[in-house]
Amino acid sequence: MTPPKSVTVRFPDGTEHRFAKDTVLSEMLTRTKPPWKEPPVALKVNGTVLGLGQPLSDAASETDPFVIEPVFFASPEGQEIYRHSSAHIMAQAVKELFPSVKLAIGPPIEDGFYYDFDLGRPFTPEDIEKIERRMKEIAAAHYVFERKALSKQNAIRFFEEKGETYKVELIRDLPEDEVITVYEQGPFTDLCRGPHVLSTRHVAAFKLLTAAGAYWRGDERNPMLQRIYGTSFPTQEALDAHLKRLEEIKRRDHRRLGKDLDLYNVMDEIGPGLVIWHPNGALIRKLIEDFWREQHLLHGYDFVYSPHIARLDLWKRSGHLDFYRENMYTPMSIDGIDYELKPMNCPFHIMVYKSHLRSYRDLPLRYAELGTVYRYERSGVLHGLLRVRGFTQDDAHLFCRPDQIEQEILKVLDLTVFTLKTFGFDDYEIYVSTRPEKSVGSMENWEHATAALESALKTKGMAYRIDPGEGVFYGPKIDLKIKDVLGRSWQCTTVQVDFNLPDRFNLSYIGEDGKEHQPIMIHRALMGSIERFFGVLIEHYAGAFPLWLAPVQVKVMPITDQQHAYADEVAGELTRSGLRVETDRRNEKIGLKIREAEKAKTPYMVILGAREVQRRKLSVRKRSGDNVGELDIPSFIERLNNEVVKKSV
RNA sequence: GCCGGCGUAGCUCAGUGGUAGAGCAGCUGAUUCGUAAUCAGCAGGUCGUCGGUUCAAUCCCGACCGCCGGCUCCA
Repeated sequence: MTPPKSVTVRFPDGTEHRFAKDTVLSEMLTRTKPPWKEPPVALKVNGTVLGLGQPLSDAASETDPFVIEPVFFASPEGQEIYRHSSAHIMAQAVKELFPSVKLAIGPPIEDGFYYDFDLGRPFTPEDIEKIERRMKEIAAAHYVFERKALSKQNAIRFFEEKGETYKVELIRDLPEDEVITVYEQGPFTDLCRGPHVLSTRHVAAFKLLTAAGAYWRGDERNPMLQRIYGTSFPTQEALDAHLKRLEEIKRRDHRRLGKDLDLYNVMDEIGPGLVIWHPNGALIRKLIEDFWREQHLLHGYDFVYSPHIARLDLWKRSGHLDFYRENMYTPMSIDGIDYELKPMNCPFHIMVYKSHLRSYRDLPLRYAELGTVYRYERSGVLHGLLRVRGFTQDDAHLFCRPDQIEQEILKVLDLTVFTLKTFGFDDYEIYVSTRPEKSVGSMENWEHATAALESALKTKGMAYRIDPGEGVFYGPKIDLKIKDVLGRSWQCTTVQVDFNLPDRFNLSYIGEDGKEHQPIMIHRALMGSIERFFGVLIEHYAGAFPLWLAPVQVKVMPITDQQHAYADEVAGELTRSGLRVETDRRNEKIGLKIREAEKAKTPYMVILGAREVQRRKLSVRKRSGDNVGELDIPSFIERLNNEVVKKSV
């Protein structure tokens, strides 16, 4: 046997060492002691991420010297490995406690991991506790994650013998010549590509969070498995910080804040997914809508209004009945004719277009409407304001000539960025969805329109990702997603080119050449749905709406009833200057009044005692707790009006 | 829609096979007070709905409705 070749290894600090190629990475680290503040989760060897239990020779490529980079927990790769190992520990615990369980998959996810099990019954909260306790024992047992390679045949046989039918199904889907790897940790073996941490003891702090049903491979025709979610961190402190963040997320939940701040309600008596806006929420909505209208007038839109129902024939012609049926409600019969609740506004806007003969000189036409639509959503997906059955789109339809597409998209992007920025959203993801398999419209049209979308984004310097084949059947689109505090992405803005409706409704304009041409139609919504946008806004601001949106902007608080006359005078002046003011005339201590104004997240509190009356001043306190100090009435009004005009976030 | 958990006063929640409690909010009274809770009293509930078991159900069982966490889909 020839002795294993040795290689030169270079660390990030430039130091080089020689090692036999079969040296295991952990041993290499013990011998070289690199000056890292924390131990790495894994190492990158010539760019390949390897577990510390693997030898240098597992690197996918060889360079001279071998280049080593540490993979720390802080990196996405490090977290993936760490959480993946955590999932394996959970699987071992479950397998030991419930030997009949079948294992499905257990990947790391953002902020944690899960594992799907087929147990034949759900896990109870007590089960979860037991599993977590067992996991602690497994971690303490210091089982080493050992990597083994098997041929596909052997791997199938191995898991068949164990009765792990899901694993067998997974392996069968792998390519024929693929080398299958499994990881052994003590008595437990799992199919896994790896890599893993060195041993179970390296997973220091973890917590199981929830159990939920999940279909095998996410397909509802498949069996329902039991999923357990958990998370893990290298230290207890980091785990605690994460759990604290989860609490914070709960605190910002728009459903809780919606109730606390009396913004809106969804009531059993009215129906699921149907929102009533209470005065506070309605006022904020009105302000948002005012802003929207003002901006649309400035940007060359025309406003239109349309009814909530229309003849079924209209929806047949638009194609919604064919392509959108599962989201539409049952038609109602009126005087023997079927009518349908609208799931979209577009057919109405098209009818406005069709009400006249159009010249190329008329284009582009931009019809905008805050149009309320109704869509059937399965009961399980309804979620506060973020997913409802009746909602108002800030909808608009642009009709333009093919050569105007790009210019129109540019204008839409400008308005979008301005709108989102006004509400403090600077962070979003942009997707361009291209032609799906099943589509209408010529290839040429698709290419032209897709190029126009991309070119507009490039002109604006907006980074985007391509979602290949994810376009709607009728045209390419740009979607813009904002992230809420939970890290969930919500699609708000959407800009969609439509080759279908102009065709179905036989839209035309008379061109320069005196002949009929078909206009391009673009659907667009900036906030998407007012309900959803409002929900995201509540969480985004944690209920503390900026001054221009706050339902009550100033709370005037006399300390005793000796100051009531002055308080009324102050409140009157503020109100006349256009501010939304309330006076707390209750016979309560100032501490309580402040506490309640804080809870209501009122931006400014004006405190009036004998001192202020005497000096004709205001003591101003912000909801942040900042004491602004004494101001006279005109300078306070000026200060607030400035803030309102600027729409400061 | 599917899997699981939950549904008790306006809100947050406790509780029991013998028809229910707390805190906050509300009402009444006292207190006139300086930057996140003054004190006392009163009132408030067909225990989600319907059915079953039982001498007796808010509690046990079933169905339905809704909410919450997921699966899938979208604004």
